Formats: sequence, structure tokens, C-alpha cells
Amino acid sequence: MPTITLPDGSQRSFEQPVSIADVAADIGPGLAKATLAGKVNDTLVDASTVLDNDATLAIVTSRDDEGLHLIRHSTAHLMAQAVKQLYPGVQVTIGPVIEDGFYYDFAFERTFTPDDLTAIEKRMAELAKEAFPIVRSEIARNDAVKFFTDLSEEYKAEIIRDIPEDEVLSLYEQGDFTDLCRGPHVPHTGHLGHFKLMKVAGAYWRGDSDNAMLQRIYGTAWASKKDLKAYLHRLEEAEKRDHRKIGKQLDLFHLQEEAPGMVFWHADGWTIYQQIEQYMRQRQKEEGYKEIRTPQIVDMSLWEKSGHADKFGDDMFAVKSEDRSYAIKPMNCPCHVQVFNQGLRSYRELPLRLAEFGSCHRNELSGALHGIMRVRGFVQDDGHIFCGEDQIQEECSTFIDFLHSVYEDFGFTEVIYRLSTRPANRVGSDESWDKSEKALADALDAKGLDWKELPGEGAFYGPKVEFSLKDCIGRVWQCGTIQVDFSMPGRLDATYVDAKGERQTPVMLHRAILGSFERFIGILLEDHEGKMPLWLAPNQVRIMNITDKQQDFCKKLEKTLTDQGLRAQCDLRNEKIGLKIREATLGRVPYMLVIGDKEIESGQFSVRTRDASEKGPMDLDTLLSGLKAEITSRGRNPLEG
RNA sequence: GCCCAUAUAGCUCAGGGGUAGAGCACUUCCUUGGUAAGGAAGAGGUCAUCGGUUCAAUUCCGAUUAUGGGCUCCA
Repeated sequence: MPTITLPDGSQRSFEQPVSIADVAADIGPGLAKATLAGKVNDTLVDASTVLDNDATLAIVTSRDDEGLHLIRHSTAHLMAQAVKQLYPGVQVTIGPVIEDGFYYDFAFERTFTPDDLTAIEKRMAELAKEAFPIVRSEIARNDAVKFFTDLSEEYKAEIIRDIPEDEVLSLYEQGDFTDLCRGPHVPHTGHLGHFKLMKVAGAYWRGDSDNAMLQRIYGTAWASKKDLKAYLHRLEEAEKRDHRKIGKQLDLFHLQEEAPGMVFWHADGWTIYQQIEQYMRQRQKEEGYKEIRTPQIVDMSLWEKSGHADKFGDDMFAVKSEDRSYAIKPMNCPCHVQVFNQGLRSYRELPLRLAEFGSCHRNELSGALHGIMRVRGFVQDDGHIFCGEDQIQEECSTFIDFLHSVYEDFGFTEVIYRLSTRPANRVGSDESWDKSEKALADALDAKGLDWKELPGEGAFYGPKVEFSLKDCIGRVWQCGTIQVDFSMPGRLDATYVDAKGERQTPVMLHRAILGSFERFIGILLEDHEGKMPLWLAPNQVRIMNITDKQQDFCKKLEKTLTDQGLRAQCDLRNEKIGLKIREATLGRVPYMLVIGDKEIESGQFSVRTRDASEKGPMDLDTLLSGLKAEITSRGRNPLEG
């Protein structure tokens, strides 16, 4: 006779085995209605699951994260049911839950149109209204294969064949639709309703580009209408922060057809870029890096020697001249080794840290390009640390601190950490891999960082840590990285003389903090919605006159500010002050000085911010020192008043 | 590279088989106005490129290129 322990510690005993739904009903009719599933001894199961032994049970409703997950998963099934009804020739494949929603991949001889999506959505709503019970059953492997083969569901049959022998196969049936699924699901389709189909996209079967292209329908689903609305609103707001939109609005950069994936930086965009470069240059110097510069175009033989021609060949832009073949460099590492190789190196020079703002070109697949986040021509804040094996751990640790300090100056606190470990195709001994993977993992652990392992995702020459940031709609972009490389120094004959006078091959650490200027600026723009912090803002102060009478004063004020190193400019147009303020605000200029007779007479300035707040009034000296403090503190000491 | 969509004025977009439309921006004039849009006039487009269908194509069809959303790949 089962005794059920609930999360609050209370217990309920039953004469006979009971389902989770029964327990919920026993507690109250409201809960019974809201029950989506149960967590039995920490395992999520269907509400229909019968408990015949003592257990701890948490009832899952749409208020729980697990409940929302179930809603999304069941909505994916609901969509598959609707699609099968509307388009009987479709084959279903898989339909998992993703962030904010779900997708389902279908095989169909024609493509789904936006009209199809509308029809599917409508049918889904109808099916939800019917409140079909979603019923679980178990099936033997052979029966399952036959079941789906009879339905001409070849993809499903293939999935079943790949499921391990010892695993129980379960089916979920709702109305006329049955799907192979591990579950659990909500009790009936009536629990579903707050969803929207978002888009159709192509997706390879099993994520392999050699396989057939399926059609993936993405949807979003929520526990309530309010949540759905809030999500759609959030998306809309996020789109306003899109770096491509802001880049155009603020006249920062453009791209054009003749140079796909390569950025034309405009004056204001280039100012931001320059500020970042100068900042990084200074920081790297402080961290003991030597800045170097290496060629854009290098003979193919070097790329063959380094292994890039083999592994990276298709991505390189090739150049021919006088019967020689060159490649425009896709990365800087081999060039840095050439610098290392000049002269005889001593162990006393290690770790040798070389840095370069290295312009790289990669012939990325046309479909991979994305604004300035993913381009073909970009500049890395690249650096290579040549060191001994015993120095790896400390160099990694120091680097992570350095990276954090830089990210903090830019206002980034949410960093995603991932460790990519040995791929199937690799060079170097297992011993080296063990050592370097451990060095990276230890460096992360020592700082108490929450990191995820990506097994098999490492570079062919070594494991790497990726430091990623999110864009405005939550897409994750790798920015910083540190990679241990036991291979390239040897391939390119790098050696140093150790304390015993013997030649040794150094280890090479590849590292970047920003990743690429292009991507990092893209993320920065989205993160700040174009409102760059004062130290990065291309236009820091806008001085505007009320009437022509104040022109000369404004010009003098502009010179005073620019002489102090501030990026200030006048707006002396014959326009009303309201318009000038509007344009400066839309232009995300941090501070505005409105100059009329009053200000000239009193020498006191009220400062208007781009967020429409007022600072001051203050005199010129206070203003100047306040602005400088904000700039040198990188926003930590904002202008007061 | 693959799947889908899109490409009209500097920008944001509407339109539609029969010599192209709006708002903003731009130019000129009037206005000298105190914290998010003052008024008037003017100028501006081989409707992405190349083919096809048609008496006629910017509009329909196809290809190409680029862009957007995915997939694959990647900083």
C-alpha cells in the first residue's frame, strides 16, 4: 500500500496503487485539473503513471519549469498531428524542445509555405480544443519497426533501429496520431494552446550535411497567453537592438555586394574600433605581450607545412603571382612561429607572448555570413604564448583573469564557458591531450567557473576553452578562446634551448579575448542598444546653440573640449533646439550641452543625457573633470549631478 | 555549400502586366525658436543583374548575385 511523500513533507497513504492524477485529485480538484505530470523520486513521468510502492512525489504543473518543458514537447507532437492530418504524405522525424519552444522536422515532397503554417496553426488549435487524451503504451522493437514501416514512416523506423536493444520503446497516442517518444507528455491536448509557429527552415536529417534536407518548423509555446505575448514582445524589442540596424542608424559601417562578408567601416564605427584597439594594445602591453605585425599574403608552402592547407584549404583565398601560389592568411599562428624562430631562443625568454591585431580572411560558406558577426575578412586580437609544458597551467590561469578583466571593462558579466576536447581526427599523443585538457579544466575549476564540456569539438592540434557571449536574441557567439597546441611548434621547427643546453620544442597557446573586432563590436552594439559607454562613444558631447547669437561661444567650447581629448562637436544648424536634441538622442550621443544666453552669462551648464535625464548645472571645470573621470573609469564613475 | 524567403528613392516601406508612390533624409527659401520632429518649394528611381513568356514586364517564369532566417561549418 503506497505511502506518498509530498514536497512539503506531508504523507498520504492509499489502500491500492494510485496514479499521480489520483494523488492530485485526492489533494484537490484545482490541482487535479492543473496536473501535467509528476516527479517520482526525482524522475519526471506521465500523470497516468501508477504508483504501487512508497515514493516521493512532486506534482508538476505549468508553473514548473518541467511543466513548461512538457507543454513545449507535447505542442511539438500536436503540430506533428496537425501536419499529418493536413498533409498525409508527410513523414515525421523528431521534434525536440528548444529554448523558448520546440521544432519538428518533416520530410515532405514540397515545401511548406507561410499559408501552410497558418493552416497548421489553426488545425493545432482545433485539436487542442478536442482535448484528446495522450496515452502512453509500450511496444516490442519488431512490432514498432513494423508499425512505422506500415505507415511509411521510414525515418521513425530508422530511429528505432538505432535505439539500444535494452531500452523500452514507448508510443504516445493522441486521437488519430501515434508517435514514437520517450515522453512524458501532458495528459491531454487541452493543456496546450498558447503557441505560435515561427518559421520554416531547412535542416539536415541527423544534422549531417550528406543527408537529406528536411523541413523544420519552429514554434514557441508557453503556459499562458500572457507569457506568449510577453515573449513575442521581447523578440520585437530585441530586433531593435540588431547590430545591423544600429550600424545603419548610427552610420557605423556597411557591407555591400561587391565585398560579401567584408566590412566598410565608416568614421564613427572606426572610432569605436580604434578605441577598442588602443585599449587592447595598452592592456596587452601591461600583461607582458610584445605586439608584432606579420604579412597578409604568405606562400602556400608555409600553410602546407603548418597543416592548414590540408585542413583549412577550402577556406583560404588563394593568390597566384609569377608561378607562385600564396594564400591570404586565414590565421596568424604560423607567422608568429616564424617570428619566434628568428634567432636562437632560450628558456629564459619563456613564456614569450606575441600579440598581433591580425587581419585574417577566410572564405566562409556564403550561407554562414551574418552581419559583422560572421564575416570573411576580420581582425583578431590574436596572441600566441610560447612556453614550456610546466607553464601551461599558470599561463591559462593568468589569461582567464586577463579576459575577465577586459570583459568587465566592456560591461560583460555573463560569459558562457566551454571546453572542447579531443576530436577523432587529431595529432599528438594521448598523453599530451590528457595533460592539456587537464590544464584547461583545472584553470577553469580553480576560478570556480561553471563550464560545459564539448567532447570531440577541439581543434586537431589541441583542446580549447571557448568564451562566448550572447547577442540580442540569445544566439551564442564565441569570442575569446585559449587553445593548447602541442603540434604546430614542432611542425614549424620551433625550438628553444633549455637549462641543460638541450633543444626543446615549446608549447604554443593560441589565445584571443575579443575574438574578432567585428564580432565583438557587433555584440557590444547589441548589448548596449547602440548606447556605447562614454569611453567608446564615437561622439561624446554634442554642443547646440539656441540661436545664431551663441555660435562663436559654441565653437570655442567645442575647441576647449576637443583640446582636452574629448570627442565633441557642435550642431549650429538653423534648427529648433527640440530637433537637435531629438537627433542627438537618436544618435545615442551621451551628453548634450544646450547653449543659450543664460548659459553664456552664468557659465553654468545643464547637461542632458541620451536617456533624457539632466545633470548639473555645473561649471566648465566640473564638467570636464566629470567627463574625464567617467572615461578613465570606463563608466564606473559616471558624471554626477 | 544546402533549404526557405526577400531585393522598388540615401533610409523605412507601400504598390502593381500598360511612361513609378508615401514618410523621413537631401537642396533652396521663410523662420532665430529654450530641452525628442516649425513652414513652404524643389530635386531624387533602367523597380538587384541577366535571360524567357507577352503587342507590352518593375510586376509572371527561370538563372545569377547579395541579404535575412535556419542547417552544416566557424572567431
